Amino acid sequence: MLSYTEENYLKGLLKITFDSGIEEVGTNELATALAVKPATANDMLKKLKEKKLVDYEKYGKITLTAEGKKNAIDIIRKHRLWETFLYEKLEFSWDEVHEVAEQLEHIHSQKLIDKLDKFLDYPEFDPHGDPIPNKKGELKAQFKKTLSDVAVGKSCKMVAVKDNSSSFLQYVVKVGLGINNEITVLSKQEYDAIMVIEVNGLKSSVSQKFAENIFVVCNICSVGKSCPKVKCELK
Amino acid sequence: MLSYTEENYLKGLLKITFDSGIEEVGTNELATALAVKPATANDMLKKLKEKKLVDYEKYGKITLTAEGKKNAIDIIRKHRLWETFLYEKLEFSWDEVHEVAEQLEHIHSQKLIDKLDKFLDYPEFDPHGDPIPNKKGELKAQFKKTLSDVAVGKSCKMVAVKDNSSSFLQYVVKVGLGINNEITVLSKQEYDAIMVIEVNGLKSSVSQKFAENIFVVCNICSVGKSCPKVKCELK
DNA sequence: TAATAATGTTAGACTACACTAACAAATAAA
DNA sequence: TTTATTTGTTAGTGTAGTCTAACATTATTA
Repeated sequence: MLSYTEENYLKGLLKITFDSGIEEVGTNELATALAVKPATANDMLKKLKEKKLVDYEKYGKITLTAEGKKNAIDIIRKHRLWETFLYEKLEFSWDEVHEVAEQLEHIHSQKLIDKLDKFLDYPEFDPHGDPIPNKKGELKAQFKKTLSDVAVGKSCKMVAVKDNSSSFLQYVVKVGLGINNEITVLSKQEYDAIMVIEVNGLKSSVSQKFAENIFVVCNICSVGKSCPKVKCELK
Repeated sequence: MLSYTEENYLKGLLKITFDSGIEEVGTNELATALAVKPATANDMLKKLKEKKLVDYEKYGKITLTAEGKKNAIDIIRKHRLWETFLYEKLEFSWDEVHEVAEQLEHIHSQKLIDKLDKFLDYPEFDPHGDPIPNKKGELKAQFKKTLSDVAVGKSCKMVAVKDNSSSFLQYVVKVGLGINNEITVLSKQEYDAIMVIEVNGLKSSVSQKFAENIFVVCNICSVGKSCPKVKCELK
């Protein structure tokens, strides 16, 4: 059985891959993601390699083995199911669920997670719009663009967030945003890419950094990657 | 904030008090309850004393301070609420809930436990019949007798169990017993106190040890301590 | 009450996970 | 292509929680 800490390292590796799209991860990158020093991450890497959960050679890049990835996906599955539970059943707000789910994801009980899944009626997406892996580890791929990809004058629909920090999520709420809300891009500064957006009649100025953390899909066809329709709202 | 382990020691102390009715606990007793060696418990005791969670002098007895007791009750509250959740909402069986609740009780979030309490509609007893402390730490006192106190020919009603081990609970289920079931004591061996009981028409022979772990109340008046009624079913 | 048993304590060691400081390798820049 | 910067590694330390072995104290009982 994996320790709390080992689970967090595996999850961290998979999350970096999800966010960057790149399978190979560096030691510093991993250390930053876990808020530990590189030396600490290095130690753990040796341990995970010993357990055949990661592939990794000295001064090389880190990748998850099939076994490591299976474990990591399982933790993400638990995390997202718990987030859904907190949001749907216990009336937590959207920006509060992450922190508690960080703890709940480490509860060891296959039966618990199966029953929770059933209780929630096998949800496919969590309250942040991220896909929940099913029991086999499969997840609905989302071809995501971010708000920063949307052209001036166009509209889109928010489907997820990239950043899960509560400071970011509270900002999202402040701007009047939530899952499935429509966003219209009113203008965009050439110089620093600050954009003015409108959500349910509320206008706000947001930074590039903010815009890059909001995943959106085309408002008309709901495709996020490269909308095939002529009238696609995304650039 | 208390560590996982510190919480378990505090809970252990309170549980011993609940089970024995005696406030003063010994080092060996505590060590046994936590499945660690006395030397280990001794180390932790020093730490808990340092944190003013227990009163304890060298070679003396251990008692919880007000602060320590508050924490311990809070953990028991969480444990029993989670057990109730697992049983009522996730359809866990009666004998499966304890093990998972042992993990869930250590999740740190006041909001979570408040919302869970509300979700379950402020239950007063868990699936084993044990009282759930409310937010203020108050709990409904149960004046319990055990099955071993019931005289031959008399009936009683099971209200709780003392032992929460899954081997015991599975045995309870096997005998056909559950909360609020009526038990009739058909006979009792003089020599070793083995008794034959009947539950819903099913007759079984049970040991003294078993009988001492089944809490019961009078079948007529539902009082467990010393029933005032003349016709009391308990001896 | 003196011997024996039970209970409790100390000392020293081990593992997991974290750190700092110093060094090594790989990559980017001049 | 040499230097500077970034990235990664090693060595040595610290803390939490556990252990065993040896010893001290208290309780029991012969």
